[in-house]
Amino acid sequence: MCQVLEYAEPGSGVPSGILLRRQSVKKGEMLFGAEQLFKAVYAVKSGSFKAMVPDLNRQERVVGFYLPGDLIGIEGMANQHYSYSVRALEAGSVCVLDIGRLTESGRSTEAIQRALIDMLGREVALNHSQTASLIRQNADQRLAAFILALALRTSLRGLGGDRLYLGMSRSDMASYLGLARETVSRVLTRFQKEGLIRLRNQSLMLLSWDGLRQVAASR
Amino acid sequence: MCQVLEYAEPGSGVPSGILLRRQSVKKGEMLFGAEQLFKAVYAVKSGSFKAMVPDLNRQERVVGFYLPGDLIGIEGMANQHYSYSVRALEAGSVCVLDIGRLTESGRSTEAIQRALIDMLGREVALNHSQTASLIRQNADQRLAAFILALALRTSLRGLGGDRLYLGMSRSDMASYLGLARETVSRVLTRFQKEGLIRLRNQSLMLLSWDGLRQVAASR
DNA sequence: AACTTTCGTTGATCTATGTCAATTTGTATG
DNA sequence: CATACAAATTGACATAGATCAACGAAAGTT
Repeated sequence: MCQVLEYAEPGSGVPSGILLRRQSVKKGEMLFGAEQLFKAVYAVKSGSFKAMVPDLNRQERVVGFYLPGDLIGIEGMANQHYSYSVRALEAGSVCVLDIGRLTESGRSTEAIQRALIDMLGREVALNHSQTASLIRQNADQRLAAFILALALRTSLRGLGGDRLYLGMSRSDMASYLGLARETVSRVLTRFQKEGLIRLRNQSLMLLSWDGLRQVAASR
Repeated sequence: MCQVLEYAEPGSGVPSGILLRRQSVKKGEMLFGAEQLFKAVYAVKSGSFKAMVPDLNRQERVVGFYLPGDLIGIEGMANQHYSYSVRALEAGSVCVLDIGRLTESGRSTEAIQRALIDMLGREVALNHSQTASLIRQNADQRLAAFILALALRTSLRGLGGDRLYLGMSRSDMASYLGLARETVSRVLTRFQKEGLIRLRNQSLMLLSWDGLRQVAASR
């Protein structure tokens, strides 16, 4: 996922035109706003973030969450501006990859471009499958799949995958999954009654990985 | 959208490693299957195509449609294999860009890579906004937006945008929009009664561009 | 042209989930 | 600590759209 990072890691021959710096963010702080000019790509080091698009008449809609290890903002490279806003759900830190000038100059390394193509391609493929699944699934399936995806992502990053910290509110989840926040609440408490998860405040404990998988695949 | 094509157009200095050829396809013919090894990118010259992902328990799900001018399969470049199947909705023709070897060799032109990055980036951004909107919209909004998007795409390609040929079946639309085919049918006939569209067989006539826009934006 | 099969339309129900409303819990602020 | 404010839960109710079913219209096949 972070091949660009590896190429740009200090001491390993940073390509010219790339600036790498660390930055800490407070809870609720905005990384960048939609329509803002593209300046950098961010790699999440710690904390979590949400991406939102401004909904026409209504309030903003959540289109994604980012966890440590994720890259934020790559697709801004194409349009010269970001297509969504990103806000920190909790205190954390990011690595800022200042590659805005890379595309301007045209002078760039093959390796980085290849890495970008790979990442973008993967994101497109992922999006396709996610879009497809979200639309046709009922509330139970969406939430089960959501929890599983979160758990998988955190476990891939090293931390034990069955203890999750949910930085986002129920409304954020609801917005992301296309449900009412009341429905999210109801389904989560039912999952708890059924022994699939254990839920206290912001922390979620995965009790039955398989049970959730069954729910997600059912119908 | 087709910058790569311009670079690769015969007689204009085709970069080495790229093979360009024309190919005609019959109705129902498959361009490539999901999980198949990535070989080429296709540019639609005439006709229309649908992309499908194999749904686990259920039948295949439609994740997109391609019209003349669209590029098919770019995101396969990342994973080395396609992430969906593509089938022709009617007889047509495509330009095959045999750039599979381009990524292998590593020897490639900056221009093409930049073009690829741009296209992929645009696709990611588009996908985000589409996903976000589809989930929260009701049947009327989805269909109105769908028709408008189709009309816009065809009008951008030159042909008068208010006469559409719907190559896909109601089931295809339904699958793509996450609705039952009965609902698609009902909504379309209601749109017709309300004077928004005129519908006969496979051809759709846009009577009130603005009316549809209102429906799509409402709620 | 006759047949078969697929596709589209329309009607009658049923159900999942949105909406409204009230209460409780959690979190920030003085 | 007390107060105020935002988020979460729970219940009652309404409804958009799925599902089931029947039928009519195209389209492909012999």
